[in-house]
Amino acid sequence: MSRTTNESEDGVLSKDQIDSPLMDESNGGSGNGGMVLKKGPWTSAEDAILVEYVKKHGEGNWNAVQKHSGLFRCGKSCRLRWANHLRPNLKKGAFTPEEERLIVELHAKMGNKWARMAAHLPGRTDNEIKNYWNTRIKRRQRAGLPLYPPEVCLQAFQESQQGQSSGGNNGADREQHDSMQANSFEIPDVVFDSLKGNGCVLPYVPDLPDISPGGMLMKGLGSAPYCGFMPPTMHRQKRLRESTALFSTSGGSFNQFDQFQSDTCDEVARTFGLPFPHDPDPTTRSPLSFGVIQGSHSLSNGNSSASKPTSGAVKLELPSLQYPETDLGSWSTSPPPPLLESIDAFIQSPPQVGTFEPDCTSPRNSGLLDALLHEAKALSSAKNHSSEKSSNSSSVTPGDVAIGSNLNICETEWEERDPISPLGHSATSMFSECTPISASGSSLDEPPPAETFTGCNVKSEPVDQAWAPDKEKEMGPLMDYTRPDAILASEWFGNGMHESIASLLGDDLAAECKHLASGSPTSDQGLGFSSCPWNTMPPVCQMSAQHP
DNA sequence: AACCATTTCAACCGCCTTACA
DNA sequence: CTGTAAGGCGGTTGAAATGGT
Repeated sequence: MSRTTNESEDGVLSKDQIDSPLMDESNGGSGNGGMVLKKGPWTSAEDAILVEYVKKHGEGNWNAVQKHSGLFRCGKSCRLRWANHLRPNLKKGAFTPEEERLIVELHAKMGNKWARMAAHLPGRTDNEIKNYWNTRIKRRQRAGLPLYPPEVCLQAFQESQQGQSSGGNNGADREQHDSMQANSFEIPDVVFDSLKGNGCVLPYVPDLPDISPGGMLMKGLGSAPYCGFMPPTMHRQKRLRESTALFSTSGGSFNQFDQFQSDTCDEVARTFGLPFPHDPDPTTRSPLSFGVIQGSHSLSNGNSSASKPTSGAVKLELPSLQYPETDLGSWSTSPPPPLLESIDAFIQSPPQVGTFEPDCTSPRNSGLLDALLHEAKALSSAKNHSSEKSSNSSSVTPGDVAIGSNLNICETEWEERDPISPLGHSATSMFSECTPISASGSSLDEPPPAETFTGCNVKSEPVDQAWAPDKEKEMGPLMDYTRPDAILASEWFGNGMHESIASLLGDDLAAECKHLASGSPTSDQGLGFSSCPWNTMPPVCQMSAQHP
């Protein structure tokens, strides 16, 4: 409950304890012009006084409460108490499923605008909603579930489409954008601005804590308690995948968005992992796409878009939230979006993943890689690192080959920017975490052994229901397609993207990429996602570059 | 029953915006 | 225009409650 904050907290407590029944001995207060203000839990007596005061004087002018009522509480505290507990028409108790659904939808639209969300939930307070959401986040993180059900994603997408068709950013988008500007998600906002510009909606945009230092994920995962839980390399890969997913979500939104748009709702549905309307066969669902969206989710909840550790040989320590694909069914088996109850149910029995098939051939996905490659090239050229060096990529040395140098550039830039970067540590760590792969001198042809994932706590996570070793067996090869490296190794990538890569990065690098993609059948095992050059070029680079 | 881990939630803090002198 | 106070908001904290072993 309330903290038993004592007077010592501020060190301003008056020595003379005010002799008042309202000033109990356990809870001190803070100085307020010599007046001692109580902190900590409210007593019923205080509540009564506050209620009485409000009855007489109405809400507002909270600082006057203390003066007029003898309540030794600061105005803020009074306001909070009234708003959250004492005001009439407050609805107490658990959220109804309807409310939960509404919260999800509202959060998808608004982000962490609790007060605004509360306005849509009569009788509920922002604090309540916030707590609920944070709890939900944690649950979903643990369950490895996306934060938003596909329905919500789809709805947001459709709304966005409406907005787009009616001319650029609609009011809602703008509103969201503004609110995002107002909070600490500037970086993602930059990205999403571009995405929105292409008509892509990522309902969870406001929640990109994995990138934003102010986000809830960083709060949890970036903080000490999670350090052991989310090793740096895991972070890196997760983020990279998330970043990839982020762009992949907008996949078609880059170059082929028009194409994407024309694909109708089915495509959208598939993109969001919804059951394919015209294809009841669950195997036609697109785990990739869904992973994409989930990856975007993951931006907010720490989920990864990849359903497996990036390297089969390495069981990176991934929190249970790392394998959202495993829960595809939980959202995509549609009807009403499962809320907490369903999440719990999911935890009990995660759905099978093998029911999903890759959608690697979807042109949507090339948008992601195009974008990443574009970034890679841009960054590469910015640092005068010629991609020609990559021709010697069979023995990549740190900072040598374009791929590696891109990585290092990224890192360097981030380290340089870091002091002013809104990303703060997360940005730095993100790239510093990338570094070992290239900096360690490991060749792209020689995917670093598991142990070379410097800084990575290689650890199995048996508790991860979504990713248990036996699950892996059950899932079979299908799972591989949910992996970014599998994407790279896919025929689509090998044949289709090669040209794009060549055009963007030059044939040498492209050859390298293709080699990576098609080279070893063991790429599944050996081609760690991190070893892919594009994976080292998270879109956040662009964020930083673009964001003032 | 005891212990530990996790979850819940009330309350606080700091920042920002707005109103007003 | 500037400074200040009040209100509002989002993030964070930590004790209590709850659940699991």
